[in-house]
Parts: sequence; structure tokens; C-alpha cells
Amino acid sequence: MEHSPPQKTLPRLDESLLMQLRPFAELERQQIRHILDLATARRYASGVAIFEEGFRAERFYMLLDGYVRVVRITPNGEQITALHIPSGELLGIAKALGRDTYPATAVAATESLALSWPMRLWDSFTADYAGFAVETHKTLGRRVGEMNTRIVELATQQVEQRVANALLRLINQTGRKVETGIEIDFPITRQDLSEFTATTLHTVSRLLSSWEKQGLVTSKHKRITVCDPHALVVLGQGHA
Amino acid sequence: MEHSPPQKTLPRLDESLLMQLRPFAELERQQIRHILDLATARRYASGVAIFEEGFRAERFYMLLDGYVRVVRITPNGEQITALHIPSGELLGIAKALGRDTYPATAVAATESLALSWPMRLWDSFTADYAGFAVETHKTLGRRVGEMNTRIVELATQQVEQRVANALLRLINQTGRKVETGIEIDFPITRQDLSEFTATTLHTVSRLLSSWEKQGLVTSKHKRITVCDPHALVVLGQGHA
DNA sequence: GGTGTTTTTTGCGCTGGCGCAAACTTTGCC
DNA sequence: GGCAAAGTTTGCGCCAGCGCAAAAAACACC
Repeated sequence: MEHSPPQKTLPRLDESLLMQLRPFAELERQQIRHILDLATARRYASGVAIFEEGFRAERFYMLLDGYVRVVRITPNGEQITALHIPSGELLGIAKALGRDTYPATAVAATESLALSWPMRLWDSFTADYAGFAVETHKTLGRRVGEMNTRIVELATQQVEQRVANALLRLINQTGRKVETGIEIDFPITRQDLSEFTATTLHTVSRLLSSWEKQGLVTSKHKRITVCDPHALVVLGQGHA
Repeated sequence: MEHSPPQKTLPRLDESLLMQLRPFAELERQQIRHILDLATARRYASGVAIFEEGFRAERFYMLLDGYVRVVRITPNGEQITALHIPSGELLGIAKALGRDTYPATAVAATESLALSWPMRLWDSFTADYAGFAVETHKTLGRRVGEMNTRIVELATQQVEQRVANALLRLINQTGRKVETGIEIDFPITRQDLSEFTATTLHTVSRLLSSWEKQGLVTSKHKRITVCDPHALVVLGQGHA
């Protein structure tokens, strides 16, 4: 890892960065060049807020690398994670929700790299670039779907099922195959998992310990590997 | 109330129906006339599904009168209410989410009246009618916000707080002033409330009974009147 | 007015999972 | 290497709220 401080503009952004990403997939090379020239790139250290709930939505972002947690904070200071955003997705797209403030806080879950543009370019992006508007709608659709699922899970499932499903979702989104199974390829604490599943770190810890004894998962300080995904699916469905 | 059966087209739709509704507020009278001529009006009896989760999104709707519950059904057959939609709002706007199937089921909570248009007109609506696209985005934004709030509530609040907040939200959206307080002006059962707050009808019943004894609410078969909203606000915040 | 159905109330026992507390382990940093 | 900080494990007691059950009340329909 290089130790350079976060910088406003990285030396040279290559067109290939955006070409295979969905919102830009249909564009000409020169259009992408133009978009890149307008962009600001920045690295975010793990744990740093990219933008914060309630603040004026000045910019929108494309996450190039890393992983972002979208969190809300309750009046009592509890944090709950509403959504996970993997690299390759847009974020901070308040304009698409008809808002001029961010509806939630985005925190880098790992060291992350994102491009951003001033929000005033939003309308021209959606108007001028084929596929961009459609893709933002799809992104929105996915997120609404995810939120819906989460509501149903919170409303009807036991803690054990929720944690099992959360793990499955995480390995689906960011799983990396290793010899013993599939590892969630970013550091995640029991605390993080508990905020995502609306329980306590104690309960998560107990569950993981128990699963580890049964050989379903292995874990080692902020790293979790799922060895037997199918067993988790069963646990996640209902207590069969 | 007339007892005519649901009909495909009502005799005469007046421009004033749409004129004051947000998505159409900026339009000329003749544009509205044109939109109305393309519309199909239909009444939905209480409890009837307007559209169903997973089905091909053939039409989008404008709720003119009544009240709609957006529900999802779990694998185990439990119903949970994700959202309430008051009259004057668009619904079934799958296209705005980049989907071609409905993400949830919409059920008329009262006798309702809605206009609808074939989904193929969606793109021309957003392109041709000033303010329409912006307003759908705002609608989306409101709903995402509501879902977010619901997630946070489910994740952090006690049942008592959730029910109190649900009542408050309902009287805000559809409250009708009566002498003893504010009444929710559509029939709602303990069961409905429990599906909305992710608890059981028993618990809701117990809470309402207890509140009724304390004079916070009165209720009478499917009708609930909040007498002391402020006390409910206090209950809803935290157990202070 | 009577009968059947839907909605509501209430009691009672049980348990999932939270709160509290304390020890232990791993990592980062000087 | 040693110390501080962050993360994890585990035990124990408790209670909010669910499940079950049964009765009462309100209503709809004939």
C-alpha cells in the first residue's frame, strides 16, 4: 500500500475505468474522456464518511473500488446500516430522489476509491448520456428492493435467520473463494454485523461461535469465511 | 354511495381532477385533457388488489380517492405492510425503478378510485410533461425515506413505540378532526396495525386497551380516534 | 330478530435474546 | 518488546412480547 495522502486528482484516469461500468457502458470513448475530465477522484480511508445525512447534496459519486456502508443514526446515537454498496455502483444520487440533501450517511467500509461530480452536472448526465438514466433507475430499484427485503426480514424473522441471511448476502456480493470456503473480502466486525441485522454484538458473537463449532463458518479477527453456505441457507429460511 | 359495479370508464373526467395534483400541476388544460382521455378510471372495493407483486407491470396508477396499503407476503404467508399511500399519489411506477414487474402488492384499504395508464406511455409522460419526472422522483424519495424510517424503527424501537408512531403517522396522513380528537378516517383493524408494526394483533389490542384506559385514544370497531397526540409522541420517542 | 362471522379483549406461561459484567485475544503503535 | 486500544467470547439473570386459548362484543346478512 502506498502511503500518499488523499489527493484531489489522481494523475491519470483511464477510460477503461468507466467503460465496463453499467451506467457508462453505452458511451463513446470520447464521451467517457469528457466525463473523466470533469471528475474528481479521491481515496477514502476505512471508516471515513464520504457524505453525511442531512447535508446539502453537492456531489454524486461512482464507487470504483472498495465497499461502502449506508448508515442512519437514531436520536439515541445508535447506528443502523440500511444498505451495502459494492464497487461499480453510483451513490449519493439524491437528485434521483428529488432531494437536495443526502438521505443517509455513507461510510467507507474498506479503503475505497470513488469518482465524484458536482450535482449540477446531474441533469446533463441523465439527459445527454444514453443508458445513464435507465441505469440509475435500476440502481434505485435494486436498493428499494433490498430495503423492502430488509423490512420483511426485520418484521418476521428471528435473529438467527437474519444473521444467516446477512452473511449469505455478503458472500454473494463480495465473496472471494478461498480453500476452506467463501470469505467476505473486507474486514467486518461483530459490531458491524449486529448493526446490519439489528441485534447486539453479543448475540452475533454467540451465533458465530456456535456455527464455528458446527463447522459452518470460520472466523479470525474481522474476517469471516463461510464453509457451508447451504447449511446457512437452511438456517436462514426458517428454523427447520 | 352509488352501487354501480366497477366500470372501465367513468362518464366524464373533469380536468380539475388532475390540475391540483403535483405531477400534473404545471400542465396546460389541454394537456390534461389529453392525459385524461388516455386514462382508464376504476373503483376498487376495500380489500381488492390493484396489482400484485411479481406480475408484469402493465399499467401505472394515480390514486384519486381512497387509501392503499402496499404489502409484501412472506414465504410463510405472513403479510407485512411496507407502505401506506394516500390519495393524490402515483403508484405502480415500476418503470421509475427500472423494473418490468411490480415489486409489491397494492391493496385498497378503503373503497378507492384510481386512474391508470398503460406503462408504454410512461416514457412519453416523463419526456413530454413538465414536472412529471421531477414529481415522480420526489414521490420515490418520500417512499425511500419512509422505508428507511421504518427500517430504523423496526431495528431499534420497542413495540409500544412503533405502534404509537404508526398511529401518529396515520393521523398525520389521513387524520380527520372530530370533537374528541383526531380520527383515522378509514377502517383499520388491530390486525392491520399489527401487520404495519410487525407485531401481533394481541399485543396491539393490549396496548390500545391500556391507552384507552389512560384516555389517550378511543376506539370503536375498526375506528380509532387519538385524543391526546402529544402523549403518543412522548411514548413514541423513547420510554421517557 | 336470529344466526353466523369477524373483530376484540384478556389471562397465563414460556422463551429468545438483550443487558450487564468480566475475561481474554488480537492488533496497532511507540 | 511492551503497552494501549480494539475486538471477541462467555456466563447469568431478566423481561418484553409472543403463542395459545377462550370468551365476549360488534357487525352483516337473511
